[in-house]
Amino acid sequence: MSEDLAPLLAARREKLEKVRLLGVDPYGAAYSGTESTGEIRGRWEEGRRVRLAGRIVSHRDMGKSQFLHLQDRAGRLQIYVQKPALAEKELAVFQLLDLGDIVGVEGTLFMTKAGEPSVRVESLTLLSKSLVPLPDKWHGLVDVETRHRQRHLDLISNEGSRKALDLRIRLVRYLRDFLHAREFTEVETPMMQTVAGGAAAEPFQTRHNAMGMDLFLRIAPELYLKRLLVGGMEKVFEINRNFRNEGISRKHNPEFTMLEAYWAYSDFEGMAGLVEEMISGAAQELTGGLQVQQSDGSVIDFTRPWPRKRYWDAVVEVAGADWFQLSLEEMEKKAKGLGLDLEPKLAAAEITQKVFEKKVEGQAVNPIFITHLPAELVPLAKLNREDPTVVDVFELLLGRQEVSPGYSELNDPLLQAERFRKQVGEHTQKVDEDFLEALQSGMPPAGGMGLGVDRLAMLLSGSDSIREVILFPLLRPRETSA
RNA sequence: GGGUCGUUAGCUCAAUGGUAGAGCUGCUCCCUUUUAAGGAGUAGGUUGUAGGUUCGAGUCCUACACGACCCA
Repeated sequence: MSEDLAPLLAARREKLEKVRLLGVDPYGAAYSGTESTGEIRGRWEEGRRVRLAGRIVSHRDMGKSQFLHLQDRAGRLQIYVQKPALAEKELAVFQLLDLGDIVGVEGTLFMTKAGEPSVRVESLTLLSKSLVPLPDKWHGLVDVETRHRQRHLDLISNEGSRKALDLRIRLVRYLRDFLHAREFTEVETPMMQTVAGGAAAEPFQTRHNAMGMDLFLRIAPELYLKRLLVGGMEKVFEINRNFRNEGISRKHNPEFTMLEAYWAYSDFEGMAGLVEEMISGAAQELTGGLQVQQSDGSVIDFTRPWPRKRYWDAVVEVAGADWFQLSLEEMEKKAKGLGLDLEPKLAAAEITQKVFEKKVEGQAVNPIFITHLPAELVPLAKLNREDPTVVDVFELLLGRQEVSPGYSELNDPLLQAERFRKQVGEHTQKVDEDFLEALQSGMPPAGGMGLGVDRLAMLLSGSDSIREVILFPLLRPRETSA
C-alpha cells in the first residue's frame, strides 16, 4: 500500500508504524491541564512549570539541542528539547516526529540567548501524527483554490486567513451582543419555506418526501419575523443563513449570513440610527479604529454622523438636474454617455436604478444612507406621506456596496397585497398568502433592517472576496481520478 | 452566460518548440541557545484531462475539468 504513495507520504507512514512498534498510540488521548501559548506569554515567570499542547510548525535541529515552535489557537511558542533530558521512549518518539504533528509537552519557562520565550521540555507526548506535509513554511499556502478546498491547511499555515475569518466570527458575536444589550430577542424562523418570500431572488428548491411537498430554502426571514411582530414580540432579530440560487462572484456566495431586526413602534429613521451605531461600533471594536483600509487601497471612514441623502437627489447629482424630465430615449442616451451598458426595453425606473448602481453605489466608499427609494423597488415598505411615489426606507452604501437596507415596514394588509402584485423588475416576489392573512390581525408600525454580515465582514477585514470571510465557500467538486 | 488569464515535485516558483530545474519539505550525516538556523550528501515528475500539429510539445492548436479576474 505504501509503495503507491509518494516518497514524502510513505516516509510518514513508516514513522507511524515505528511509533506503534514502540507501544505508543500515535493518536493519543486527552491531555489536560494545559495553558494556551497566549496564557503562558501573559503569565510569564522564569522557571514556572507549564503544560501546553499544539502543532509542530517549525523545527531547528542543532544535534543534541532542538528548537521547535508549537502553534495553538493563540499563536506560537518555542519549545527547547535537549535530547539527553528525555526518557528513552520519549526520545525514540521524538526522533519520529514531523512538522505538522500535534504534541503535548511539560516543562519550565526560560528565555533563550536571543530573547525568545521558550519552554525547556521535560516530557513530551505525541497526540496526533500527521501523515501529510505542511505547506511551505515561508510562503504558506498560496493557491486560492486549495486554500478554499482545504481550509484546514489554510488555517494552519496562513495567519492572514485566520485573522479575516476570526474577525468575521467576532463580528457575529458583536452583533448579537449589541442587539441583546438593547433588549432585542433572537429568534429562529424557518429555513425551509413553502413560499420563498421577503425578497426578490431565485430560491433553491428541495423536497420533503414523507409529506410529498416541494419546499424552498429561504431567501429572507422577513415575512416570518413580521408575523412575530403581529404576535406581540416587539424587538426581534435573527442572524442566520439565506440561500439565493444566483451567480457566484466576489460579493456573492449562494448561502450567506443575514441579520434582520424588527423594532415595533420605530421607523426607518430609528433603524438608521441603530445601524449607524451598530456598524461604527463594530468597526471600532473589531479593528480598533474607525478608518479601515481596503484591498483596493481605499480607506473607509466610519466616523459618525453618516450623511443621509434622498435617492432622487443622489441620482440628479450624477445624472443632471433635468434627469426626471427626460424622455425614455434621452435617458438611454444619457445613461450610455455615463458609461452604462443597457439592455433594451428598460423602463425609466430601471434605467434610473442602473445609473444609481453604477454612479452612486459604485462610488460610495464611506458610509451614506440613501433614503426614499422609488416605491416600485421596495414592495414591503411604507409609502411616504408627502410623496407616495417613494417609500420611507434607507439603503446604507458602504465600500461601493449595498450593505444594509432599513424600512418603515408596511403594515397595511390591503395595500401590502396590492403592492406585491405591482412590483417591477426581473424577479417578482411570490405572494405569501399566510403572511397577508397574518397582517390582517394588525402589525404595529415598525422599523426593520437587514445587514449582509459577510459583506460587512469583508469590509472590516479589508478582504477582496466574500470567500475570505466564509469558512467553507461553495466550490465545485474536484474531478476524482478513479 | 460572455471575455481574458491560470493549472509544472507535498508547498512556493523557474524553464526561445530542443536533456523538465531551484528553494522549502523529505531522507542520510555533523553541530548543546537556534530564529526562513548553518554545513555535507541524496531522493522526489504521466507538466490538470483527452486529442491534434511537429523530426521533436510544459511551451503551438482544439475540446473538456477546476479556479482567478473583468463584464452581463
